[in-house]
Amino acid sequence: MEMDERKIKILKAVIRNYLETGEPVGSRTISKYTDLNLSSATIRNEMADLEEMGYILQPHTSAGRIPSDAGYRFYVDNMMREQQEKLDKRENELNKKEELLLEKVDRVEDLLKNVAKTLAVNTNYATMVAAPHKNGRTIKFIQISQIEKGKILAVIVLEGNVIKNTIIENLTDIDTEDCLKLNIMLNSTVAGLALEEINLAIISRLTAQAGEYGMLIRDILDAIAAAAASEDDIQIYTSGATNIFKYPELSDNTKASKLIYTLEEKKMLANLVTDSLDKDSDGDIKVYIGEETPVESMKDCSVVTATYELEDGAKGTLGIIGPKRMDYEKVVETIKNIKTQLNDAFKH
Amino acid sequence: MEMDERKIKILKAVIRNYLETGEPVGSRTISKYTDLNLSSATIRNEMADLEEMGYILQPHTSAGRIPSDAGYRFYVDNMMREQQEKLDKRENELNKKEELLLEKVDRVEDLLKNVAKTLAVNTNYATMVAAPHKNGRTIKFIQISQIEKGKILAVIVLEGNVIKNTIIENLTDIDTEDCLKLNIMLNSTVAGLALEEINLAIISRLTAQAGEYGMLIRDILDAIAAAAASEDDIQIYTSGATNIFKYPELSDNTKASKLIYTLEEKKMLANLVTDSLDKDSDGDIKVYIGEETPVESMKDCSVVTATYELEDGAKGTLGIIGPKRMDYEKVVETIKNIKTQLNDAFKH
DNA sequence: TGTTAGCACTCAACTCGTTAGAGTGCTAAC
DNA sequence: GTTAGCACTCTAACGAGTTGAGTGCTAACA
Repeated sequence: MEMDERKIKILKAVIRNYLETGEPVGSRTISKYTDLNLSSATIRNEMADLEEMGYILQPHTSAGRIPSDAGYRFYVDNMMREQQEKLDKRENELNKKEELLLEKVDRVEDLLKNVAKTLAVNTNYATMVAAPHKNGRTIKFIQISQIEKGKILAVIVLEGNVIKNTIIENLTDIDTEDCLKLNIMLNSTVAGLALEEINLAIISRLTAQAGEYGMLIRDILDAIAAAAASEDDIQIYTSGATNIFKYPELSDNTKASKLIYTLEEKKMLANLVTDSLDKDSDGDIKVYIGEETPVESMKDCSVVTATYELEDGAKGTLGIIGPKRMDYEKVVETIKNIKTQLNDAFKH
Repeated sequence: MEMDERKIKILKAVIRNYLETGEPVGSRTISKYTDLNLSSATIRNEMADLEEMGYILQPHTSAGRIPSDAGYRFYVDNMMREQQEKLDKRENELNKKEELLLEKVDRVEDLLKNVAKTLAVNTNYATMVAAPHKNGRTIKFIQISQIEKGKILAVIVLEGNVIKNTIIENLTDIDTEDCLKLNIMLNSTVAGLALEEINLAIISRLTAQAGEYGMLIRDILDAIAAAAASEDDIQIYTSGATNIFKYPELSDNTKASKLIYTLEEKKMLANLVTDSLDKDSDGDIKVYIGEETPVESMKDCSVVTATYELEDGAKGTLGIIGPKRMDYEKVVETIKNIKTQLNDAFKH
């Protein structure tokens, strides 16, 4: 069967209406509230076709129709294309900048928490923001200093000004001058290298050079390795989990609990992040509908994600999680907006 | 009316039974399953008395009885006293150490997350752990160093080895020697002071001493102030929020959503933390039942908290949040256990 | 050939009355 | 003081009946 103009109009009308009301929508409603001027009977015939084609379905025989995943997919694709066309047409004509929603904050961590919250408040859905992440960051600067007898502070600054620090317990004492020498030695050898590039050869050379401080150097390198590890697991901030309860179709006990559990267990969100980082090569916004999401517990939801990028190339993901019956247009708009703001914020 | 031995036995039986089944318990059940050898009619009379005294209540006329907040209170106080007596009797006789449940971890932050999780898994309730917090921490060590042109890294180590760091944008360049001098100057002036003790007099003296680097010193002091601020809001880790759904009396939509919201908005838990830090002067475990909790959204729950203490005197709180119908004995036992482990962990 | 009116049919949701069962309070007897 | 017995109350579960929204199909219409 073919999809003609009229069918598209009816499908859109069904989806729009369902998004608004959340109730299955019947043929009479469509006949009354569209400019098609067709009777309910004709609409019924068309709807039977649309159902056969898999775009809509009936919860039960004598109910109206609701969109299927495929129906939403069609709607979203259509909508995105139209939006793109609209954008192309007026180019940068007015590109109305919405006022900056994000408070100014100093620390990246706080900024991202803020983004998660702002998104949650604005969209009324659950949100997640993954911190920027980059493989193979290089070491920019290392500094060790003795803060008291037996305790040495090691500070490691990675590319992109990511700071890591540890306190190392050290049995032997170290005087200020030696400390200075060690610092110079460490920096001249390790600075500029990626964490992965520190191999055995480098380690043994450093240890040898350090003489009596060989053990200490080992400890420091261990600390660097630990920094690498803690850099590896992606930090994720979530917000608005309780928004889930606003949507009856998600708020029955088992579904809600699974969803909230996923939001709590941030490791599980990694799927979502990596998935959209992979596919999102064109930097666009991705919409996952129902079964399309890579996370099991979100099969009854839709997920909209976008990636943002730092100057240094590190990429992060942000996204919202809501019911399939979601105001896609508004969400995509909002996410696009926040994404822009975030890119700007990192560019100062 | 007086509370005699028999009434106490019946009250305990009602509560025990209700904790197990979650159903209102009737007179016949009590008559069958206690060693009192009384008929249901007698039990009924006693239960009528207990109801009049406010320890139990009926959801509706023809149902069994459930414990009231006062009933739980009586039960818990009684239980705690008995436990204490038992403990006193056998002194340290066997003091069976349960195996260490906590994985060894390096960073305090991870340790506390771990505690929250372990508690949640072990008790099947929602849990929270507040990071140790101490007012008036003194500064132990400050170090600034230039990591690249125009960017200066400031590291501040507070008492208890709490490390803070910031990157300061600095327009004027600074050579290594001057940097050293500034460090010495800063440390000799500020080290040993509490954050609050840095007053205008000290600031202006430092600024004057620093000469051309006066502005930089100001920036560094600002960074210290920021560190103080970020130290001020208590870090709280939560876990097991979804456990709430396991208890039907809490899992209706509005209640669950409020509770989860509170667990998400960690600031609201501050009440709970400060409250138990205040009252918990004897270092014991506190049980809040229903209306007793200082947090609005937990009026339908019970909360059990304990404080732990670091060597340096900083105190933190841990607690579990569950239904009033909670296995108090097991929970108190578990919390006591974790508390001991935590105290030990910080003592190495 | 596409569109429409009409009609029989289906199904969920609601209402209402009935019943069963658990539990109580009260009274009178032990 | 304790107990058996009985009338009473209230919820939960069940089932029948009703309503209303919506459908599919057919036949007539433009």
